[in-house]
Amino acid sequence: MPVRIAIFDDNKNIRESITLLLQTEPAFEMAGSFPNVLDCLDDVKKSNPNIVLMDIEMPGMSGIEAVRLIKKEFPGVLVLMQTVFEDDDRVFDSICAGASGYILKNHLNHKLIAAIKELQFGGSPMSPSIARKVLNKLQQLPEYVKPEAAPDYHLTPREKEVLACVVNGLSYKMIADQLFISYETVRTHIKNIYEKLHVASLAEVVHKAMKEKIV
Amino acid sequence: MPVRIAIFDDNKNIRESITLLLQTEPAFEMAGSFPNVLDCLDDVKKSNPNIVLMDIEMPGMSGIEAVRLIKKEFPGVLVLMQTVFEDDDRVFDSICAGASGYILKNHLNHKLIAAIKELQFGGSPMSPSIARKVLNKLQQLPEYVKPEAAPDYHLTPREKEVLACVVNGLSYKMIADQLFISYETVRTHIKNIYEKLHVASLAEVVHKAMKEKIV
DNA sequence: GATCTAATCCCCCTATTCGGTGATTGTCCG
DNA sequence: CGGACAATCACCGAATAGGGGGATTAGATC
Repeated sequence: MPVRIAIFDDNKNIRESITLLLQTEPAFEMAGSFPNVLDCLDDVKKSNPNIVLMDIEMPGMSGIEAVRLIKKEFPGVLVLMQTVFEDDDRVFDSICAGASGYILKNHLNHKLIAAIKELQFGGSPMSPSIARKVLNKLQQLPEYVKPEAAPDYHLTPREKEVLACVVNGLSYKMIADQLFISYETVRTHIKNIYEKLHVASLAEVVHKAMKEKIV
Repeated sequence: MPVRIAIFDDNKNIRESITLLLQTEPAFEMAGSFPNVLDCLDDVKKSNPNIVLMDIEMPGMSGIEAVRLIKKEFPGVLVLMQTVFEDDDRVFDSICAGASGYILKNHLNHKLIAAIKELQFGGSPMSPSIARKVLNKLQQLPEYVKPEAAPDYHLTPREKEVLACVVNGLSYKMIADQLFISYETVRTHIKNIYEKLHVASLAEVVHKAMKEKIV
């Protein structure tokens, strides 16, 4: 069964040249070709592609928003961004929106077929400079999202509930109401939490809990 | 000037075959070949490579730790991980440690030369399945590390300093000492911060500050 | 020169948190 | 059954945080 491919690009020449290019591969089948993303959900539904080629700069809605919508509605569709932009924000936004590949247009033609095949077989084709940016982004993430061997503080289920309340800024009294227990019990739990986390104030608890993503 | 390459791999056969392979390229020069990473900082210093090929499974210290050390001491050195592992944790750890590429050993030979060249020219070679994992990881990050238009609360420089102290769990008194101002001034700043962030307790401040990465 | 803002400081009073110590209940497990 | 532990509640006193008010100084802005 051939791979069905849909294109979103406002430039007619590009759409046509990509169509021609893809026709040289019998394994590919053009599912659709659209000049904007205003009806992208409908377009995808009707053309039923396996892979979507998405331009970023587009009249009306941005290609990035379109990716978000498409991935939400059709999680199985793979999206390959193709654009001239390589500023960090757009790259990162596209990926967060659900793109599975990102190639720059300047070396589009001689890479596109390989990229689609790579996508199809579980890869994520990226232009070299994009790949580097992506790795740099991961390296620059704040410590607390990186996989540190999150130490286990042996908090009991109830203590974790109390902790969650604390992190959300509730006072002892509010926590007591929330959990239908007395003020004193809340205090006991929090004392135990302090003990187990080796801290001594709400601020420290919130900090540690968020940093080590215990909550 | 040729690219200087150093190898860390505990398997002598692999080291030798890579050495042979790289010798076929005049643009490459072997800077060193080491069976373990116990003296990796010395090794790197003496062999002075542009690019390091790093195995993960190694006697003594893990290759990932070695990458961390090397990148810390020699930020300019590019590291290419080469391993049989592709579990999410090791991939992600390696990247966070500072690796600029990650290729699987099973298709090492026919990719290695291309990978090194890509690395050299600003790319980040990754085996397809690794690239996909990396993108998935980025997509799964919690909302608060994604680039939301972080609202500006118009905190003054001094207020930001105080906020940082608060987030780190310091009491008013400790903050006063730290910043060489009086307890009362700390209080004033914190009152203003409360006002600007629309909160009313340290716990809420810490939560909001961390969530919206104001600090 | 008048206005504005950041940064500093002070007082009063109340609310909340923190540390220590102790107790009861129920459940799970060997 | 006895021990371990989670979960509940209580009291005391000290420390800290929070809300309200008002004040001065030095710079920037106009």
